[in-house]
Amino acid sequence: MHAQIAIQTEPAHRPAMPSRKTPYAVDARHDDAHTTLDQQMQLMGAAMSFPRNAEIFGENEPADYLYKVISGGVRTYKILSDGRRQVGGFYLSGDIFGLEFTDQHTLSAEAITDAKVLVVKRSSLRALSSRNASIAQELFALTGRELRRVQDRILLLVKSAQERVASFLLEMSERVSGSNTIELPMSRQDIADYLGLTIETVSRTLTSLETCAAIDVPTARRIILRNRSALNRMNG
Amino acid sequence: MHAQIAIQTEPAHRPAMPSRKTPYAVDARHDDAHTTLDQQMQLMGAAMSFPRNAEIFGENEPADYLYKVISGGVRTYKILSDGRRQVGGFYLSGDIFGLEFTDQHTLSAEAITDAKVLVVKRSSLRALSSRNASIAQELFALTGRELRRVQDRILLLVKSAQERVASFLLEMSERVSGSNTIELPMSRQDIADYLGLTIETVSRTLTSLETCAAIDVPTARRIILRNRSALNRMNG
DNA sequence: CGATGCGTTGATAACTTTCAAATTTAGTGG
DNA sequence: CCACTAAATTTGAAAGTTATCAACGCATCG
Repeated sequence: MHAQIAIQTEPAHRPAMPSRKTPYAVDARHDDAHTTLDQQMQLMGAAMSFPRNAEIFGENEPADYLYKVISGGVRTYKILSDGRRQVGGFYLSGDIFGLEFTDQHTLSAEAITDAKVLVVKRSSLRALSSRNASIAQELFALTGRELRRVQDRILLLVKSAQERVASFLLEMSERVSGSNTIELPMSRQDIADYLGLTIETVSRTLTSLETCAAIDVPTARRIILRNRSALNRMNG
Repeated sequence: MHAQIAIQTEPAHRPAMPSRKTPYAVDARHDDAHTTLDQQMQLMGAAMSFPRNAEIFGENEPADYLYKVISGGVRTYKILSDGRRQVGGFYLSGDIFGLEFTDQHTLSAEAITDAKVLVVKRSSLRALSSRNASIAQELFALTGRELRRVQDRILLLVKSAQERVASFLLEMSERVSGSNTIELPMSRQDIADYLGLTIETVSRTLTSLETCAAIDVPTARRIILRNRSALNRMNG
């Protein structure tokens, strides 16, 4: 589909990248014992830009890197044998993706909007975590959180379309805004493939939630939560 | 439902437990640097017996232990707010369960048959893995495998009833037998709650698979795979 | 302005659940 | 060991939910 890739790599050796979160980075590189995984990734990684729909990595490619979203959004997905696409997850600013436990990626990843991504060699992280227990601990915790996230999604996938959409909106509300207005970075098709529904069902469900005054949908990509407790009740 | 618990604890300090897999255990306790997680668990753990349907741990209880199935089967599950039960997974002989990344269990666990379970204090494992990198590595890999298992289940849950049941049978075939005859340790209700279906749908699907000569169901708990490639095709 | 992509809406079909009942299996006590 | 009761499984009919197919509206972009 959108196989075209456009990558601009910034210099990889401690680049003067747009580092928003590393006030201690300079100190840290002299003694990495007390830095966070986050800081280390900024030091070791290279920032890359991907246009909307560009592939970041493909299923079955070697999994040599770990990724962190700097800005924009990313989806991971898998194409099933019947041609359907299952979205594994959405990753937004600050999220880490590409965690794998095999040499090959089991999912593909694409930018859902123009995105900047920090790319870190897995081997560097392995080396670092072997001499820094707290970094190893952070990586372990990260995996644990990912596991939890996936388990929660299983609970979601056995529910009705309305429950799935309601859960999705509440999840996105937490992740992309503190407020009740959600600016969705992804298309209806992305949402449908994430929730295991069709775009028609997603669309109809949103309309019905709007009809029962739980939400407003002023434009397709903007959703306002009007009645969180109603959504929470649907959530189960 | 089956809240009754009956536990018989064997002596916890290096018990002469029915250790099938620790030929090197005696050597190992003098130098744990080259032992496996498996061996260490046998050394540090206590074997406990649970009758069918007994609770092993409950949701929201402190997660102080890690568990390994010695014999029999275990299910983890969660009761949803609408009363339905979602089975998180089945654990059979040799499988490790109870992996959590919070202080509290997020799932409950019950024996699906009379079961023997090796119980190991999480704090002991933490201590061990902090001084033994290869054990830490094993624990990490274990988590990774669990993550993969859960991700695969997401792919399963978006498919049709027939695909889910076919996948389930193939999975069980790999896990409980090398042959084509599967002796299911769990009930139809367990299967239904695992696959996100009703028992009626599971039953009907099995009947239809039998009708189309993909399987035989001589008794409810015994299933014979007659046509693996057909099942694999459904699998997607 | 027409093409194109995305989202919504409608009608119908397919699938799964629900409710009810029949049938088989398992467990218990005589 | 058999009979009986309870539990589990299967089957049937009807209802409910979601998918599919088709058409329409609405933006954006050349």
